[in-house]
This record gives sequence, C-alpha cells and structure tokens, in this order.
Amino acid sequence: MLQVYNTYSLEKEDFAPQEAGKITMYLCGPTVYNYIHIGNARSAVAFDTIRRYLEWRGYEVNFVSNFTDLGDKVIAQGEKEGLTEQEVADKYAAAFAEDTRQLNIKPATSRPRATEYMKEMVEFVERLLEQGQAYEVNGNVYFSTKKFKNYTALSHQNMEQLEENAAGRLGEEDQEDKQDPTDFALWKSESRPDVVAWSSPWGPGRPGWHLECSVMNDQLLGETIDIHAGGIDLTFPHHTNELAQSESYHHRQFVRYWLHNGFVNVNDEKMSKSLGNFVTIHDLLKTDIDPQGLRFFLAKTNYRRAISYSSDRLDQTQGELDRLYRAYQGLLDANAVAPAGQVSEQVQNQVAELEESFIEAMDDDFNTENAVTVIFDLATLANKVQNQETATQGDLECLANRLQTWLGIFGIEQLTKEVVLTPDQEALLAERAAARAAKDFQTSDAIRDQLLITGLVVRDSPQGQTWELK
RNA sequence: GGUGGCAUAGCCAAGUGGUAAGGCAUGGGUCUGCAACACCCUGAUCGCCGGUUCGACUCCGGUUGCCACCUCCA
Repeated sequence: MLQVYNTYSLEKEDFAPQEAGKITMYLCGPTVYNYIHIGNARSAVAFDTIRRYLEWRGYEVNFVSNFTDLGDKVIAQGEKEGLTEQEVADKYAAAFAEDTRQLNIKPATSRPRATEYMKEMVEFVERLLEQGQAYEVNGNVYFSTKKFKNYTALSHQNMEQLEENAAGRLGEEDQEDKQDPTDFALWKSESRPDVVAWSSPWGPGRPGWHLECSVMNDQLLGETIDIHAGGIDLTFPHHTNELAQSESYHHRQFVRYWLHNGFVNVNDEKMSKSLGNFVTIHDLLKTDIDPQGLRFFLAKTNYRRAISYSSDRLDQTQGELDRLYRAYQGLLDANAVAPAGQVSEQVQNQVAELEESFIEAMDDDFNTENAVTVIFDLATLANKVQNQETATQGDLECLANRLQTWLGIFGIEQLTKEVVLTPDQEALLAERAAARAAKDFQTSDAIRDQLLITGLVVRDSPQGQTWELK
C-alpha cells in the first residue's frame, strides 16, 4: 500500500486517488525570469521521479505544471535585459525546457502559462466578490482570510501570531486598503504606463500571485485534485492562499495530498538567489559533468529531506552511478557470449525478491534511499551472475531489464556510454593489442598510460581489451 | 517569539523496542604478466542528561546544536 506524507495532516497517509487508476497532480512551476538553480531543479527532479514511479505502478498521471510568466520579477528582468515581459518569459521558459530536458524530466501533460488564463482569473475573482469572500478597494481586490475557516490548517501557523507578524510589515498602501493584515491580494491595480496590465472590472491590473494556480488547477484538473506538490517554502503563503481561494470558490476539498520537497543546502544554508550561494543548471551543464550524475544526485535522496550540495558530494554520487553503469555494461558484454537459454529459477527468484523490496521502499513515501540500496544489491547480483559460466542469456537479460527499469524510474535511462575513439586512440589500441599478443608488456603498459592521458581507461579481460571514458 | 524539521562510522545514509542495511572512501585478500574492473573480508553503540522497560538508536521528559517557514523563494 502506497503511503505518502501529507503536509496537511503531518502524517503518512494511505494513498488512494479519487478515480481508480488515475491521478491528477499539480506541481508549482517556476517564474520564468532567470535560469533555474540546483534547488529549483531538485523540486522538478523529485516530483518527476515520483511521477515515474506512479506511472510504473500503473497509474495514469495527469501532470500539470505551470510557468508564471508575469509579475514584478519578470518586469524587473525585462528592464535589466531590455526585453519585454513576454520576451523574458519566452527566453527563460526555453531555458527551463532545455535544462529539464538534460535532466531527463518528462514534459508535463500540460504546461500552462498564467497569461493564458486572464479571463478565467478575472471570473474567479468576480465570483469570490459575489460570495462576499473578497472586497475591492481602489482597484485592488483582497481576499478576507478571516472569512475562510481553518486558514492556517495547511501551514500549521497560529492565526494570532500570523496576524501580529503581518501587521508589523504592512506597507502604507496596504495599511489603508486591507481590512485585515493577513488578507492577501487577488488583483493588484497597475497604473504605471510602461508596464503590461490587463483590464478588469476593477480597472487595469495584474492577478495576485496565488490566483493562477487555483485557476489552472480548476481549468485543467478539476475542483479536487489528488496531489499538489512544490517546495516546502511554498506551504505558506502560496499554498495556504491557493487552498483558501479554491475551497472558498468551490466549497469542497481542493487537494487530497499535499507533498512538499526539502531544500538543497550549501554549507547548511538554503540555496537561494538572495544569498547568492546558488549554482544554475545552465552553468553546471556547461562543465564536463554527467547530467545523469546530477540527476541521480538529486533523485536518490528522499524528496522531503534536505540535500547538501557540494562538488565533492556530486563527485561521490557520480562514482556510485558509474558502478551501476559498469554492472549494466558488463551484462551486455556477457550476454554477447552467453549461451541462449531461459532465465534460471534462481535468478528469477532473487530478482523477484529484490523487486518486492524495491516496491516496499518506494511505497513508503518514496523512500528512495532504500530503493537505491536495492538497486545496488541488484548490481552486485548482476556482477556475480555475469561472471558465472552457467549464466544464460535469459539470466543476463532479466537482470539488465530490471536495472534499466529501476534506474529509469530515477530518470537514468542512458546506461551505456557511446565512446567515439579518435584515430590516434584507435591506432594506439591496435598497437597495444599487438604488443600484448607478442607479450611485450613493457610497450603495452606504456601505451595504456598514454591512453589514460587521452581520457581512456583500458582494461584487459580474457576476451581482450575493453575501454571506457575516464 | 510561533510553527515544522534535522542530529547514526571519514563522507552519504537505512533502521521507530530485542543486541546497528546499503553505497562511497580506507585497509587486506582473490583474480591479473602488472593494473583496472569484479568478487570476498574489514569500521560506529546511534548529539547530551534523565526516565519507562527484562531490554531503547527506536517510547517519555529535559537539554544542546543546526536548518526552514512566519516577506518573493523549489
């Protein structure tokens, strides 16, 4: 039985979607005003991994994730780069697509943009006004938090505390307009002449930051969705306000399971733009790192746990992944010379046992640490079996298949590395093979060192030389 | 101040009452002409104090340190 930790209840709960076999899932996507950093990518990777697991378990997942393509940050970036809001959004949406492609994140079922839902957002606000949940002042529309019961249920905050904190930082304008310091904007008037604004019954303006997610959920997934995901920092105020809006609008449960991912830390601090301790995926991928190593680094830690980022840790993870690559490659190599035959009962049983463990781990709120342990157990088994003369092609294929499947859930799908040899390397390898045949080990060892300098690790086996990129 | 979370070997980390999974690194061994790969072996009493219990990393109380949210933020 799959269990997930619900931020709303602070407990692991049995997971059952509204409709058997189908899951509606929404992930809060980025504001497209800049390149994403490792922390942003973690959220995308974590929930992509969860999605892949759910799909492997047979669910059909309708996965919606948005782009916020308006707002102060987009405007400010536009001024900095001399671009319009639209141009900024397009540029960084494209960059997001490229970064996430390299991290092998599956495209969302739908990727809506806020500006595509202006009409619906205005209608949404109108209805909240009609219902008396909101009020309009000077072209701004605010949501009355006090008129929504259990406003703090998701964030587990204390309403009095929240009010006290909010009161202490109200701007002048807010002070005049807001009836209560905890009220939040559904619509903000915009009168600056050179800034994009949308028309509304309350005059030109822009939607409040939480509105788009409520509206897109409503439009694309329905009144009640199964999973709503995002970073833990979104719990308050973003998700709190979304929930308040949507449930006020529909008068029914908005989200069945709230899932929140932990941060990527640098020196025990949250990676963030404001602290300046961030590394963008865009820059990182320019280096010679293996994108899959980065993906594995982000995916192998349970989504709720904090990840400490450092290049040393990234390297360590790469070493782990390389071991898995080698196990897989070994299976393929062995398969080429193994006798044909069905999978043996022993291998079948061992693999079945491992699969049970794998599922048990992932069913426990996506315990990826334990799932990875199972993958390593499988790799060890694969390494042993491929060295046995009795191994059949059926055995090897069975093991390779499982390794591929489970790593695939983690988003690691390219398990073999295509090595393109330079003419020099080819010549050296041929020369070395000849030297070895002549038992001229001094020459062959020298050539091995030479090849290592060119980035090629050469190994000898009974079948001859093998090589891989360093 | 309020709220949520974390603290296990050099590093990453599993484990919620019965004498501490796994990976990386280290050291030793087998294999190898040598090496690499692979395989085998090798390490911690679980932040601290107290309590409950036949027995606690695991429950309870306290304490220390760290992080996050309460303002935009994955």
